Amino acid sequence: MVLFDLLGRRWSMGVLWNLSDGPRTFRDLQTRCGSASPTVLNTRLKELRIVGLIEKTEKGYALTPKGEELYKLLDPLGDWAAIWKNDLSNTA
Amino acid sequence: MVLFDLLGRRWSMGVLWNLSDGPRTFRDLQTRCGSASPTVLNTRLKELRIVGLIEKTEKGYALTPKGEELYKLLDPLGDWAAIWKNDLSNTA
DNA sequence: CGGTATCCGAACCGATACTG
DNA sequence: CAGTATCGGTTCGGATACCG
Repeated sequence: MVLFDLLGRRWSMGVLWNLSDGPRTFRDLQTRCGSASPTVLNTRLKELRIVGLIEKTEKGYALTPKGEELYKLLDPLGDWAAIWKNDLSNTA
Repeated sequence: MVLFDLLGRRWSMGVLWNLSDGPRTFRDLQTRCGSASPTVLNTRLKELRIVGLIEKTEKGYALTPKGEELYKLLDPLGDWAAIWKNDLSNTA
C-alpha cells in the first residue's frame, strides 16, 4: 500500500503532526523535526505535496483538507498504538 | 512511530491480511505473499510475534486479538487510501 | 530563509544453501 | 515443512556545502 509506504518514511508523520496546528516554514519544520537534514525534509515535503496532502502557502507549508482528513484518521490509530505499545512492555 | 515503521516493511501488511481469514503455515504464507524469501518472511513473522500481533498455534500462525483489532483499525484507512489514490490520478 | 547537489554509511530486501 | 545463516545489491537517510 502506497499510503504506508509514504507514511513509514522518516519524518512524514512528524511533518504531518507539526503542520496539524498551523502552517510552518521550511526552517521551522526542520527545527521542530529534531533538525532533520534539509535533503530528506525537502524530499518528504515534495512527496507529500505530490500526493496532495500538504501545500505551499505564503505562510509556508500547510495541510490540505485531505491532509487534515488523513491526520484525523491517523490520530485514533496513534492512540491505539500508544496503548498497544504500553501493553507490550508489560506482556513481553 | 514504531507501528508505521513495522507496517511499512515489506510483507507486513500482506501477512496481516492473509492471516485475517484464518491461520496459515509458514510455507502457506510464503506462497500467498508472492513467494517472499524465507528470510524476510521469517523476520516479519518474528517481529510481528514480538509485538504480539500474531502468534503461533498448532495450525500455524494466527492473529492475536490485538492483531485483529489493528486489522480492523487499518481497514477503513485502507478504504480512504483507495479513494484518495483515485482522487490523486484525477487531480495530479 | 528556501532549496539543491554530492557523498557516505546504514538498513533492508532477496536468493541461495543448509539444518532439524 | 519450518527455520536459520550468509552474501550481494539496492535503496534510503543523514551530513555538509553551496546557490538563489
